[in-house]
Amino acid sequence: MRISEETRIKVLEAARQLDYHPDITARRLVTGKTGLLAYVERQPTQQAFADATTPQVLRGLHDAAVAAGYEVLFAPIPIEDGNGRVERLIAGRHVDGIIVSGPRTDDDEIRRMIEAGAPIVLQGTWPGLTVTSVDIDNFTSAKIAAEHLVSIGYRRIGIIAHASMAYSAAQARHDGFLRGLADSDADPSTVPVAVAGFSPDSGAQAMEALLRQDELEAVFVSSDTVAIGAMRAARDAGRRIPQDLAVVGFDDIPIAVHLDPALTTVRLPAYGIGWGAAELTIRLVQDDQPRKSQLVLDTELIVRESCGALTRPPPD
Amino acid sequence: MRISEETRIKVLEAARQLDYHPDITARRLVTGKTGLLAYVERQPTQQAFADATTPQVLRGLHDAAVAAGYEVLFAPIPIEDGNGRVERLIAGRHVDGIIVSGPRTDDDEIRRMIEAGAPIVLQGTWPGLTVTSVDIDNFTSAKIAAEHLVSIGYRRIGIIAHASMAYSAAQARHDGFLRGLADSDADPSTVPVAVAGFSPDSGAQAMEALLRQDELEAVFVSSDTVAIGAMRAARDAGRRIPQDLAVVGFDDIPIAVHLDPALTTVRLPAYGIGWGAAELTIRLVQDDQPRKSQLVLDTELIVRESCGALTRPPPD
DNA sequence: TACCTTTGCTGACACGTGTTAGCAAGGTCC
DNA sequence: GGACCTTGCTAACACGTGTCAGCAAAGGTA
Repeated sequence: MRISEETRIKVLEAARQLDYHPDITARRLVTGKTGLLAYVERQPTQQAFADATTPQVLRGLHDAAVAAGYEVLFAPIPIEDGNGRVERLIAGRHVDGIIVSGPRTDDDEIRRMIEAGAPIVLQGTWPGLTVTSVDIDNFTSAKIAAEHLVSIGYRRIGIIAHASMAYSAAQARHDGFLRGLADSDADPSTVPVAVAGFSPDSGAQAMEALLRQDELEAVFVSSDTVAIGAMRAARDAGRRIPQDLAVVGFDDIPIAVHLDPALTTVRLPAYGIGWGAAELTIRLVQDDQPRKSQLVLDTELIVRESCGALTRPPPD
Repeated sequence: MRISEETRIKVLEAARQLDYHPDITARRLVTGKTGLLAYVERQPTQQAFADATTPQVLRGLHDAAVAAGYEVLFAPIPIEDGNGRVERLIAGRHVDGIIVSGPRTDDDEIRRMIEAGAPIVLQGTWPGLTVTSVDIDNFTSAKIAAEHLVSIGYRRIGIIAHASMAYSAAQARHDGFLRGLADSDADPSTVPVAVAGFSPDSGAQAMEALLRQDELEAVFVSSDTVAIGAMRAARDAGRRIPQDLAVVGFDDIPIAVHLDPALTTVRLPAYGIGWGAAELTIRLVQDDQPRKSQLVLDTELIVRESCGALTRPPPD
């Protein structure tokens, strides 16, 4: 469209005098685009409280969305509340695309939408389903954590899974850790495993169960939040960390560095996961021929005090 | 409107067959209501990361909004990024109302909007400005914390303010705590005060400064997040908590109970603050004659291990 | 001068819904 | 039987924008 400079200035001046602001709703109606992305949490509210990485994910998501001219709808919709609320977000044109946090393989609503080709990006993985997703390599990250503990010299090592193996991340971290041990001289089949349920309290119970059962030197807890409870239980049982029991966590939540002892853990790039999820979603929405793609972000082992690597003499 | 039962069923059946879903955008255009509330964070992103209560506030906000038929837009818009982005949320009809978290008295954009009568609810307080808001009684809550420490028997007590006194909550907690001491035989004018800046690291520095300066028995830290760093610094200085130094925090963030020692603190009803903020905003939006109201929620002193009340013998 | 192109602006239309006036059919009352 | 009401449905309009055809004026070419 061609507009003379003179007219352009006159129009802008008039707009200012009349305090004119374009109505986003009318614009949406005619363009057919909302410019909105929904961040959908499928966990129960109580469980979402325990997830200390969500704020960073959400901000990464928001910043990437804003950079591309989008806004973010915050939509924690637990599976139980379901009744098609997620489907209605798309069908009713509330948003252009959806990011799903904490997907579960028994989530029929999300599965239906993915199979119908809805613009959905998963934060996580859905084994057996082709879908656009953002995730880390849980298997390899946990494997590296295992190798670290082995390299320090520990042999009697246990695992506290932060959640049921129905959660693909819990399964992958468990499997990866075992693989890391297998490459050493440890026997994976004898590694004691306790399963927790996202919360610190569940971590404490899992640790109690492990300590009752075995004489361990080190424990891998596949979530920092769960590890906090586990460490507490270990101390209550009279174990000093890391002298009597080494602990390695996963996620690197903001306070991990401030715990006593500071927690050795695998850093999850939460902000980057959010940013990547937004970018993939926007690409999915804007491309004429969207291809399903998987983004895998790097993790990093953050060695602090709880694993004992800084204080324990190297193995003989 | 009167519709016969027969027609109603036929229409619903046809809607199902055609997979009809009402278009929310068209509905918004004609009604002039968006059914959206914006949660606006004014803190810098980095600082927002340190705030462990936001997730609960956000979920309380969301749940109340959904209960009233609204949705929530997540809009962290730091003051620096400003340039009218918040004003445009209302002027461009993105949302019906706004909840502002972390308001600052030097925030000209928000001040303009409030004075213009925009539908804004503050999470917090703005001294000297009549505005609808949700908050706790920071003064009285801190006063109760002081009285608790005094009742245990401590006399040499310091304060770590979690933020600059430019933040009204930091000022109120400081003042309230001093008042609580004044009612005892302590001399408020000699109470050492260090000022931190939201983060655990700033709390550690503040604690180091206090310990260098005085022989203290107890410290009140006006935020749990800051207290985590402060406790770490105290331990690094060789002080056992609570035997050598008692600590009381503020907020009761989710992990406060899992710290070692478990943190005695003032419980901030984060979920309720979010819920109340949404309700006030919706009332502001829907009422023809909206009156500015202030909602003040109750706090509760949660006594755990870090104050020593459970282990220290009562004062003689 | 006749014709074509370029520039710059105007007006009509469409998006999908909520609202409301209007209308036909049937019933009631005196 | 006529006036009036009730019931149940239909059709027109408005919300505020983006798009695009159309048109007038100016400029260029033969």
